[in-house]
Amino acid sequence: MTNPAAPDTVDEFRQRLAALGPLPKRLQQCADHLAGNLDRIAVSTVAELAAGAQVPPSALMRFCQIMGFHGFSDLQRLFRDAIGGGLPDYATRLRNLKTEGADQPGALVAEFIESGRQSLENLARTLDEAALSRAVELCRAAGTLHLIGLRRAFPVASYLAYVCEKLSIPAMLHEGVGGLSLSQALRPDDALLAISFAPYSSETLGLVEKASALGLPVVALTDSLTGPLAKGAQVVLTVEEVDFGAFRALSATLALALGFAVALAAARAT
Amino acid sequence: MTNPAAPDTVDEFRQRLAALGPLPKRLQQCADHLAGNLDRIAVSTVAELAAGAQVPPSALMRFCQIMGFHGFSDLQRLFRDAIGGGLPDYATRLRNLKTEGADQPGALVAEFIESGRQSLENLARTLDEAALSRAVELCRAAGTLHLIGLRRAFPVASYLAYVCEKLSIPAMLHEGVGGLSLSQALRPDDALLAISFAPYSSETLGLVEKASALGLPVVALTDSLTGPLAKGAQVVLTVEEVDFGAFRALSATLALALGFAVALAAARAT
DNA sequence: GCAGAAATAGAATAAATATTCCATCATGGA
DNA sequence: TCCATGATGGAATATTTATTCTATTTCTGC
Repeated sequence: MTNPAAPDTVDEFRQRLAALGPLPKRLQQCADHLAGNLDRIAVSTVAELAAGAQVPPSALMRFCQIMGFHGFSDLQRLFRDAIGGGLPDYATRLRNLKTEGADQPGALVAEFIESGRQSLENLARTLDEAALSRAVELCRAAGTLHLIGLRRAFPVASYLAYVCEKLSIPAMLHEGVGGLSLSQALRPDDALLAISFAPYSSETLGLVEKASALGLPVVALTDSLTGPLAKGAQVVLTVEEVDFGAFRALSATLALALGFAVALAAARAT
Repeated sequence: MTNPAAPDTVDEFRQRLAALGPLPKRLQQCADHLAGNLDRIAVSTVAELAAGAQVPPSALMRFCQIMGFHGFSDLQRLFRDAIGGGLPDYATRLRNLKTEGADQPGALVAEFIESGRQSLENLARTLDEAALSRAVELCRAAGTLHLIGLRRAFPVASYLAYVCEKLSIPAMLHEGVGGLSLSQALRPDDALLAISFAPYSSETLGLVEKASALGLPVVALTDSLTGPLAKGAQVVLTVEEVDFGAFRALSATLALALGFAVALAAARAT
């Protein structure tokens, strides 16, 4: 056979789809429609999908074979096996909450739930494991881990301080009580974890600069690889939160921060 | 026919399942297995589900009919239509992250992502809208909204303070800087939002008691309807976070708190 | 425009899956 | 103990669904 073996994960299938060369008209329609309806493949019949792509069923069959599958059933098995989470009753309940009155408190909570979930899924997709490992490595030997995060990043920083305490990681939270900057507390063998999102707070940027000048390892937890916080940092961890209204639920940022802290504790223990 | 009409949402199906009277053995097995595998109904065949429930296919068919459906296909349509979000590639990626080494930082983040997501789904399922509305109503007329949450609840309280500021809700965060209690700041027309989880911090309980004695409205955000925090509160909002290791991602708590704050701002604006 | 190759549609067939039916087995009340 | 009622399992059937095949059409290079 001239075709490469069939993909055996959904991810691989997606990539293969994207990397597909130019195709005859009908097969292209198949590719486009499948790519746009990945979540329905598991629960549709050949006839339904073919109708959606506006091709006859036989065209879809040919497409499956071109992709390396034996037939449609073969492809479908991939997607059926991948269905696990996302319990449908949760989706239903969420829809109910949302639609029963846009200004009801329940509807607002539903929106934040949804944006939190999307943020978490984004993080799962885009997490840069290499950067995370480097960040842990970098802070592993630090005497004290300095934490800074102000305004909306403050909850994250303060939770990290709590977690570090529990994990016996020497940490210091720069919270700016009384306007004190405490930047003198940075010692030569320390490290800094700075958390900030656009618009970046000047105090945070200032502390990063200072730590950088002293040659300390700096890890940034921020929303952009190119933002000002990324400049002074050795390692940048990015996380993209989905907003609802003017606010974000911080779910993904907290998950990443927690994972970092626990990994750091594990690294220090060995 | 003696059966009530078939459920036409997944939620309704769940409720009907739970409310089912005593059943003959095989039918009970069907009910149990379906209840425990809701997420596989959409992608399984009669034979597969029957095997899982350890009954012959015909027993499952009878069960479908007892539930008011014409047949299994009828029931399955319900679940197939309900599948939407939860793109499978997210699930795949998450699985990859988790399995590639339990002590890798990426795997830890994946665990926190997963527990965050479960917490959010729990919240969607169990949110008590009536209580939430009462909470908003209760705090609507308050002069100042007092916020307290210490230790691991502190990030939530501090984020609420930030959000209230942005929403022009007069709020005061009791953070205990310098060991001051500030309980004298409670004025007759104020309200208190207290956040605490087991083991409850005594400072929080103390402030609740004081506010209660003064006759102020008290809203509790906690993990149990029967815990000590629920005692002194007029309204109790419960949220159950899924732990990973000793820590929780706070996703659900934050989503609920944010929803409350925005709803409160909306109520005050009218 | 013509031969050859590739692509296509739709009907024919094969496979899988759901559904019904009935003979058998259990259960509870006279 | 026997009958009546209801439950059960499995084989037979009906239906849906996937897959293949082939005649026809559409491209491509010459």
